[in-house]
Amino acid sequence: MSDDLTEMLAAEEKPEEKKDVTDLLLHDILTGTLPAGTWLKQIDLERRYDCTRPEVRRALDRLSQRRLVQHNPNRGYQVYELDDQRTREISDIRVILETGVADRMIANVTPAAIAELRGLARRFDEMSFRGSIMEHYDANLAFHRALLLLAGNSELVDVVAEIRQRTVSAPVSQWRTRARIEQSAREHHLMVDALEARDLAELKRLIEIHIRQAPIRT
Amino acid sequence: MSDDLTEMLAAEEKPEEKKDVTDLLLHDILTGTLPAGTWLKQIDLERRYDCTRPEVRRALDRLSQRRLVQHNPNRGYQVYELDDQRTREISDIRVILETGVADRMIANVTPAAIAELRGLARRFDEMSFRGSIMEHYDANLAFHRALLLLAGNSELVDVVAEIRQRTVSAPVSQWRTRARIEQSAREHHLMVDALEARDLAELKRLIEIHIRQAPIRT
DNA sequence: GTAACCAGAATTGGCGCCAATTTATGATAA
DNA sequence: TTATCATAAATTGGCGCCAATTCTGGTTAC
Repeated sequence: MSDDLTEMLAAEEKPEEKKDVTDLLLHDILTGTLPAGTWLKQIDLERRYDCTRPEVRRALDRLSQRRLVQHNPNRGYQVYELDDQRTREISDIRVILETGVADRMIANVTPAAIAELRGLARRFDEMSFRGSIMEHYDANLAFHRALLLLAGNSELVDVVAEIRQRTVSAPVSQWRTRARIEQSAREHHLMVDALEARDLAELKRLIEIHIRQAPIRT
Repeated sequence: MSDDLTEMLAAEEKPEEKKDVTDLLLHDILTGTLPAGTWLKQIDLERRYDCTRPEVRRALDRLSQRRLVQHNPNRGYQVYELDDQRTREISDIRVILETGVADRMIANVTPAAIAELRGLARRFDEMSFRGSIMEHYDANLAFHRALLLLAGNSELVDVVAEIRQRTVSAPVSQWRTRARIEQSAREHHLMVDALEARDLAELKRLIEIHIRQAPIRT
């Protein structure tokens, strides 16, 4: 009975589950599928991601090192719940870093970069209407990544990406309000405008309000 | 704020050496006992730290996540070797962050804080003469930690500490020149002076040259 | 009726074994 | 003598088992 059908099914199923468990878990935390405070039982994760126990533990250990999940010895792991003060502190760090390199962004900007950023900003707009939460999140990430790359410091891009991940538990839920999403989208375009006009003060101002608006309040 | 440094330094001496393997390995990388490029064979580490295989692997995984060791799949781990460009990028990040909060340091500074910083700066001086490499390193860390704490952003302290750790491979060798050490020690005192005088421009200037001179970490 | 306690179930976490892969060694042929 | 290949040794990395701890539910004592 080993015909073509079984072969095809086997061929189709395999390439799917080749992802790292850490990324999958991170994904579910970022999208809010696993809300803050949720207990992450190893058996549940094992079944959810169809993986082995050691893989689950490695993922939990990695994310606890990144402060994304909290480890309670002999009791378990749970999605990290961050207080207002810490979110404000992290926002402050992002503001300092991103406004701190605004001058370099302007110095290094090219017409090609402007075009790319406009495309990414439009992609974010598009994902606001028809796109999953994760696609939306990715579009936002891609825009800010491209923006930061202009500073010419690739290490900075990684650091900011890492820091940003520390605050995603809360803001994702805040993103559900369409008004705020559209506001963010507008600011993206305004930032590109300021960049094109080489208006440093305006760019800094936009970056600051863009970062601060999201993480504060519900 | 008047908690003294004797308390900090006399911190922990455990009757049984039950230290985490990750910290031990980190320690040896930071002090230069394991130079950049060294292959970290699991069996060697197992014997060196008298621990089990899973403990070694967890430590290696954690440090590779922090970019302190490089993981070559199916080949092994080795102490990360960083190029000049990356060290410069990391220094840039530190300069932006630490000068970016200089105004807050001045705003929050108190006589007690000044006294504590002077004590820590003096302790660094002392360790320059009679102290192991690690004690010296710790004294430096304690000073900068206390300095950053003045900004009132505890998350920032962690971030900077983490970033600083990414550059430790090279600087240890650079520290061997006594001239540079003494220069760093002088700058510590000068920074406290600027802080006390609430001279923002001077403080920023000192922080920048202090970070860049090393040119890694000081 | 309530609180403390104890036994059973469930969960976490340490540990060692073994397969897969890579590196080293030595033999053979050009 | 040198290059190539096959075989052996060493190393990495995946996986499951079982002890230690914690949680749950029911029972007993006050």
